[in-house]
Amino acid sequence: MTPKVTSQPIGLRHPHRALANRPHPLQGLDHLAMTTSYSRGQEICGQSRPADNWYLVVAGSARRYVARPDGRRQIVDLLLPGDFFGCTARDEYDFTVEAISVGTTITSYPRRRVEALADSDPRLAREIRMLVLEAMSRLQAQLLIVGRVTAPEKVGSFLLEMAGRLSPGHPDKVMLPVSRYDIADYLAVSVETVSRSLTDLKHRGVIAFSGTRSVRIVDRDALDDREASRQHDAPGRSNISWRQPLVA
Amino acid sequence: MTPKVTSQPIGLRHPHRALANRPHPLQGLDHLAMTTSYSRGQEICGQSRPADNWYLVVAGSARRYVARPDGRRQIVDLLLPGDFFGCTARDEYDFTVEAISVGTTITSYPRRRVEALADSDPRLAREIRMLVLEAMSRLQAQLLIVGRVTAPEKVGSFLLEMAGRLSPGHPDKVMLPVSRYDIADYLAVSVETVSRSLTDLKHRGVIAFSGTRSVRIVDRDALDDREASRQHDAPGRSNISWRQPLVA
DNA sequence: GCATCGCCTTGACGCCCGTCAACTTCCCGA
DNA sequence: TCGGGAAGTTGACGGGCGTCAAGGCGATGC
Repeated sequence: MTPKVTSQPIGLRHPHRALANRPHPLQGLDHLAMTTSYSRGQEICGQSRPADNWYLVVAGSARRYVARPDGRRQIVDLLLPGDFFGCTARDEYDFTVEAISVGTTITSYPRRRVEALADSDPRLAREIRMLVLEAMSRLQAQLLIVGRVTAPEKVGSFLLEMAGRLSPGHPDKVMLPVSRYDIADYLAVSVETVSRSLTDLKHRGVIAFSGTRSVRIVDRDALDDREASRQHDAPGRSNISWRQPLVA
Repeated sequence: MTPKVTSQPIGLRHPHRALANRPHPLQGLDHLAMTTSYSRGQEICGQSRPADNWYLVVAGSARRYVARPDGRRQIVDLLLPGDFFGCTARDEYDFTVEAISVGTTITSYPRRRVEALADSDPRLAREIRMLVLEAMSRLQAQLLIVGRVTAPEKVGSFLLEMAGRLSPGHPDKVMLPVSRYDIADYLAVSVETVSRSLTDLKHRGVIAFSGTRSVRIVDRDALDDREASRQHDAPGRSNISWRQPLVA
């Protein structure tokens, strides 16, 4: 029931890939917060459990997913330092969150007390709203990635997304925090397809590897928005112009 | 530039499929709000335009989508009465919203003034947060639908989603507010596949039609969470149990 | 050192779905 | 009433991806 976490007091030494230089969100809530370190694969909060806490990733990475009845899982968010999760309209979580990296560090905030505090502190309420909006922005970005046509396109835009989120300074070098399996469940494709797409992109000189998880983006334009697999034919049905009723 | 809208004062006669009996959100903001009626296909707010307003659907329906550079469009939200949209972390919309039905009625709220008001009214701030969380919940539901494996599964879970949102009272009768093309762009599949999936479900006795857009759900379980296409074999790789590192 | 167990890759095969095309139906206005 | 265009359906065909299978890496532990 209660997860065996290495609970530890507030003072946190960000081990690696921590919040870096950006300002720590929810700064004023340290007296309510509890920061915990999780081991690889450990559950942080679970589907259909009371949604009593909000969470903020401090270091490491985590996956938010829902388990389907057929045994599949769909990852609905990849959580990196600074990312907020656990805030839901319902009173039960409709997802599970697990740590990915070893030493993933996450701060939890008791929902009721933070909500009460937000009712008297508009600045806090606004900050929470911003954090939720960022989570929504991540979700929409993922939907746009999953909604792509071919698998190499999905993988390519996934790499761009990760590059933008992980290292905004050096946007052409990505150290993937997740396995191929996680990528597959994030993109809703099979592991083999992820692997094949990556080697395909490598052979075409679009990306380069130094180790299985260290990717360098060589040809950013080829990964960019239009097709990442076919040569420059196949215009794709422009079903948008004529579909517009062109209302007066 | 400025859309030719049939602007009209506050007093709104909800023509059809209006907010019905549930309490009108953002009740206290009527003095700031402006309610407008849009015609079919008319743009309500546009991608890369300043995000100066928040919106609430009063009646009718609308599609929120992003246009891809290759001409495709990905619908990222279907908006029904009571749904909130336009609230973003950025200062520009990263999507377009168009009315679908004729006489779609939408209330707009000036962002700056509502934000300022929320800074002095915690109840309003909480209500806005709830509306944003509901929008996020819709987005996650869509991601789970799009992330499904086969096309009939996508179409089936789409029907269930629409049934749940449109008529919570009579959950087996759906009057689809959108065209097949909209469904296709919502599910990220082709129109032909949507059509084929629907006739497939019809022939298998899972759904029944009375008109192209009026669907009756006959066998709810067949549409429900597990596979909606194959017979009851094909367990699907249960890649979740063994993938768990089973941490100590 | 060696065994073991995840993680990752590659190959073969079959089927689902995207594409192109043609046709029907429906709706709305002239 | 009729005409035209959008919406919807159906068929044929080919390619991409899921599935099954086998094998290679790399880390961790005895």
